[in-house]
Amino acid sequence: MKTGPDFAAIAALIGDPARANMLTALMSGKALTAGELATEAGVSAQTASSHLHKLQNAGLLRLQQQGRHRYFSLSGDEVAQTLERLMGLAAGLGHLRTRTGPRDQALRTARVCYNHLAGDMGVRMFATMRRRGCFDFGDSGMVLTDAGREFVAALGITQDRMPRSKAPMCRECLDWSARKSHLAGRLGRAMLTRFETLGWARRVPETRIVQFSSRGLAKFDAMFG
Amino acid sequence: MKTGPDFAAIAALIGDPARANMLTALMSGKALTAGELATEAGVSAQTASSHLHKLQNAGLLRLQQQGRHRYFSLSGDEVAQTLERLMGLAAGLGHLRTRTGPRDQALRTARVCYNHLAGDMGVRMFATMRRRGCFDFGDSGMVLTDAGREFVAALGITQDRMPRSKAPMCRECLDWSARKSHLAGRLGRAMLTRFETLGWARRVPETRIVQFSSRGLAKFDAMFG
DNA sequence: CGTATGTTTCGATAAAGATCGAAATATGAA
DNA sequence: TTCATATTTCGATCTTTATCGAAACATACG
Repeated sequence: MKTGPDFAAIAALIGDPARANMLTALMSGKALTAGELATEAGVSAQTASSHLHKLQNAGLLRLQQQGRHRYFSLSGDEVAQTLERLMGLAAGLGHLRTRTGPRDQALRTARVCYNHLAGDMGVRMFATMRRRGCFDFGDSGMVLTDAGREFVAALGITQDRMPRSKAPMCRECLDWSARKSHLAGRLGRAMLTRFETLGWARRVPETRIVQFSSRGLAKFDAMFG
Repeated sequence: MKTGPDFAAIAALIGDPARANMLTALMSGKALTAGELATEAGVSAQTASSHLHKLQNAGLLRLQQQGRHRYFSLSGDEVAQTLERLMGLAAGLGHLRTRTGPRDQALRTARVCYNHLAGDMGVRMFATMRRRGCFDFGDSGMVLTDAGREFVAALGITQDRMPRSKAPMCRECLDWSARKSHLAGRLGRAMLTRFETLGWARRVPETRIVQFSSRGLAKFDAMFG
């Protein structure tokens, strides 16, 4: 019997191309059906089923059954951030044979990381908010200050309109393209959603790219320098 | 031919038990010979050689040849942090069948992450320094402020005594046990080294555990509350 | 009820790769 | 030089597992 550290099993799961494709698709934060994930991974439904079972068994995926559809999604922030890190590492190591195409560029500028904004714009947003004193970094983690509450209120985000949950409000997430932090957690999710609602940005289907309109970009720049 | 995202290949490399054992051993930050790594992984020298070749080829390991010995080490912070993240994820997901033994507890308290202090004590250290205004979080990443320079000088760490390098002085590293940041980068390394030099702490051989003496712990507590 | 669709289980196949024995290579020591 | 140690290369074996076809199962819809 092979014995190795626990994380080896997790890495092995992520390491299969078909499964990696599924996980990539789920990085958008959406829940996808088994069939959709099979297509996404380029394998048959049976094969996909087997993979999904393994991923779910390991705790990487969450399952919501709705009628004859089974919706899979990443089981949480932790998983998304680990994947993001792996992507960043791969991008960094591959500098020898990496060709940065236009699509890659768009990903670096603004993309969805699980459910919040990542990329240069995400990093800028977080840096500005941090500079304005929106966060307090105590022993118990990062919390939103009064100044922070005021800041996001200007965007139309108020505490009481956000879903209650035990998940942390604010969290840092390291950005692979910039190597700096951006905002994750429930607030990060709320802000990206707000940008979409306001029409500042939209998600490009089938990708993780977030496309800002020219008006939205202007608004964003005004707010986040 | 199988095609998947780049990070799948990296994850697959990490996912093999033998290789994962080698990488775990290298998380101490030390460089180890091929033979030592073979023992560590529990495989023959030939097998180890093959694994090491792959890891090095992918850019995960750095090789320093010294006579008939070949010393391997992690190629950088990025790699160490990704592994740390994976370990954290595995620890989090395994809550169903995880038994936290005493050794695990020691790891949570203080351990080596590549070359800097991690665990509760690492998190505390970073939080205190952050609270004292040791760092400035600008667009160009985290930098040491004058207050920060003063702070570490009290420990006997001065800029000019630190090795010059293009690697960043300060960097955040997310801690798996605490889910909060601790200090990485050259400064992080210098501080752990300093603790060892001062006799406050020592590394427990064969493990990643950092053991503080009672005197060292008192000093540490006085400094980092 | 029967039919269509989405998903899983079973079984067999095939490919990938981890493993080690034996031999080759390289370096250091006597 | 000769011997010993460290490591790699080659070749063969063997286990693991991704894959898909066929069939079973589940759910929705008429």
